[in-house]
Amino acid sequence: MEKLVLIDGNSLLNRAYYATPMFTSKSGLPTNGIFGFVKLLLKIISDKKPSYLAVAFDLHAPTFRHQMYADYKAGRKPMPEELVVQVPVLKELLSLMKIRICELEGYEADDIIGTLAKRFPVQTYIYTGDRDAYQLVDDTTSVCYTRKGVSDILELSSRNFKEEIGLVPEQIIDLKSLMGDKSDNIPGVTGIGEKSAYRLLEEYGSLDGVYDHLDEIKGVLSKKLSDHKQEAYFSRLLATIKVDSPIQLTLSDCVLRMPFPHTVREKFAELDFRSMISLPIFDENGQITFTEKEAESLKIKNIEEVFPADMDSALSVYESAADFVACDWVDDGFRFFCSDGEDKEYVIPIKKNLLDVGFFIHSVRPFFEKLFTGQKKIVLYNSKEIRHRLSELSIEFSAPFEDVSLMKYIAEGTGNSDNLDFCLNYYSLPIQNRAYGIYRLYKIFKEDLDDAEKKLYFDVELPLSKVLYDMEKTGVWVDWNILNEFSVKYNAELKRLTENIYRLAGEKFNINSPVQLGKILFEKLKIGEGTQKSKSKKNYTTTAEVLEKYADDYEIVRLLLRYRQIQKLNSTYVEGFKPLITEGKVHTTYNQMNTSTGRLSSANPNLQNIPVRNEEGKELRKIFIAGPGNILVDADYSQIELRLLAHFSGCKELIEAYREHKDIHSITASQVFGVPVEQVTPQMRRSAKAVNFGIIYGISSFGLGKDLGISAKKAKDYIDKYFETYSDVKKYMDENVERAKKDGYITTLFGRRRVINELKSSNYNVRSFGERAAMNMPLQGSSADIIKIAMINVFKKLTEQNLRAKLVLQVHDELVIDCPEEEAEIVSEILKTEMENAVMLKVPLTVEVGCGKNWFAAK
DNA sequence: GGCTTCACG
DNA sequence: ACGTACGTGAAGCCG
Repeated sequence: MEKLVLIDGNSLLNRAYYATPMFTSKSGLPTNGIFGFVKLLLKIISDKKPSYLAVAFDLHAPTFRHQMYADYKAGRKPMPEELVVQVPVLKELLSLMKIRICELEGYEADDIIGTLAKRFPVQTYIYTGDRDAYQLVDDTTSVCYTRKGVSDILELSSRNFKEEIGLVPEQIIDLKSLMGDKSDNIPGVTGIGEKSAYRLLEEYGSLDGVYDHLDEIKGVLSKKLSDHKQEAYFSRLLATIKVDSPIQLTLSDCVLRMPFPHTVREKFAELDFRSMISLPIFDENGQITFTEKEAESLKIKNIEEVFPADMDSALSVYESAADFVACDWVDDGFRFFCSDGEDKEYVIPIKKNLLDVGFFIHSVRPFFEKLFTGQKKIVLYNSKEIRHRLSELSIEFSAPFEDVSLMKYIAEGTGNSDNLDFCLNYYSLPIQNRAYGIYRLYKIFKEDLDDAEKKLYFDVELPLSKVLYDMEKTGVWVDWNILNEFSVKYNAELKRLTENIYRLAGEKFNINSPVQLGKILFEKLKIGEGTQKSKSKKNYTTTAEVLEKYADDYEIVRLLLRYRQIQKLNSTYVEGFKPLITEGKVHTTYNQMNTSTGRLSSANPNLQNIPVRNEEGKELRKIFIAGPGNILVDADYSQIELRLLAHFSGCKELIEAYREHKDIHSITASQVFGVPVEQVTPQMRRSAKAVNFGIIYGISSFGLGKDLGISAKKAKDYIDKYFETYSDVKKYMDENVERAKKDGYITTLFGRRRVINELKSSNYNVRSFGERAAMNMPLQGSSADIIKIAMINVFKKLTEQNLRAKLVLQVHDELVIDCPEEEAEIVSEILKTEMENAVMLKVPLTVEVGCGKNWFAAK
């Protein structure tokens, strides 16, 4: 029998959007919804092989049914902007596919679908994420409901409906009339939920049946039903899908033509759906057609899973492989795929019932410990993590390796850190064949690296991943006694502050709640004038910046500021740390691939934001100590980003100032304020320093003014004067923006790329953000490149010289080493030398080194 | 899970 | 006239 597929376009696009992580095409268009939709569409075609297919969309206009809807639609969350822009593109794509789009003014997609399903005498499958459609199931109509995003589809036909749902399709409308539907704002009968509704329908068959026998129903239930009879019947109206929409359409209008025209492939290319370009679903010299290849083609390749009988057989496979082997390690075991093209993925299970863990270790150890690997590389996805897991089994991963996740990070330049599952899904690779998937991704991303990026990948990111692994594994010693002292001290003060704040407020409330606090301060106590609402316009802003304005006049505000400070220190750095301490140490995780600029980030705990700017917070650094008999050596770059600015811009004044080791902020102050250096006041120097920072961030007069507490107009004067003096800097910044706009990306000293789609935005604010990012990236990113190189070189030196010193921390422009006291001198020397000479610039890079028993003393 | 606030470079 | 510095992560609240 011929098949017809009807798709609820709005519903499935919505599902696809939320089920697919956010991404955009190269041109900056969000495409995740379209991508998910097309994947699903192809799956549907492959599964059902329909002769006819149509996609219905809502087209709203005030008509009877929708006027009633209007109320609740208003309360519904609007489609996010990122999805709205995808709708026309999806429709365009469907047109190119010659797929019939059905829209009718004043009708929702489900009305059209209901009508078509009843109209055509063929086997019909309705795909939707809306349970309302259940009512359409009959002998020739099935509803395929997408559960959990879009991955899991529940197919309901007249055969299995009763079994799955417990009712007959006709009862669905009545079910909703009784229990309502919160997501669809169908009111139903207040107080009747799923349970009662089912029971009533089982007993009386229908809504009418229920009301016909109202006298038989007892007590509260009866009252609820009679009180809300109107709502029940109104709900029934709302829940009923129309099956008589006046849509002009015949079955022959819906013929599905496969393969697709080549224009579809071009559109895929434009949308950056690279995985779909290679699918044999396009009309190319008429040779490959979808119908011939069918489902198999969508899988790209069938990979056979092989469980080697013993380790020897696994090894022989491996030894016969070509130049590399891709592998992954998941819960079920160790999976590998050899590059010789045999379509087999080998699995060595780790589950205890299949193979003893000890034997597992014995088996896979040779892979990683280079015992027979020769020059064959092991290709992984996130090698640092696997290195840790191997280490837990006492396996030292010393074989040559590559890492697809790092390759992707460099190739994409977005700072998106996606897991393997996401990548496999994105490139339409079977999620189970993980090793094979890594092999394919390796091929894909390798193509994307240009020469500079290859160097960055091979010479920087790959070796760095091992350094970071070592730092994480080593960990930093913490002093429990000191930590507890802080804990006691902070908790005592918080208690005192809390009591006094309650007293001054005249009531108890949650001080940690900005909403409650705002009400107390600005409504009850009437502090300040007017209402300073936060961005979302819902709450009062209670930031320290705002509170400080009232600190002089109100004791409660002073106490609050103090409370906030101590609460922050205590919750984040004292209490927050405690659960992360194991055997006297904390082991942070450095994320190597989730910043757009190339910086690292640190988490669990974040050791890159330990207080230092104010004296009291700084004391917390006494918690971080050197190991027994050791000392911490701390080294940080002096003004590395400003030096990079001097280098890149070629600005003579800046270069000269740095070459002569002058105080750059005083020089800037002198030039901007037009006074001799000797006459620069601390005030002027402070302003100049803020200007210099502003330049690095892609300056705006508003931002600078805010930072300095002066008017934007005055700030603009500073900026103008600065650019007048340092015209090369101005020129350099303009060139950055211009180039970024032309190329769509901007690069660092070592060719690290950052894609900046915001520059294409028609929104001024978004575009301005892109411009500032374009100005900042070469400075922040190059600085990141440089310290990464320094880390690799320092690590190498320490290893070569058999020192026991260990790198333990990186804080963007700062490195900390934990070493025996007797190594302190040589380690200081190594740090200084390797950091200062990581790269040659037109200006010297200088590094300041300090030592101490704890981080506070070392800095 | 999003928002607010605040810690760092 | 608009709303803004660049890059992160964590805690706590709230719906």
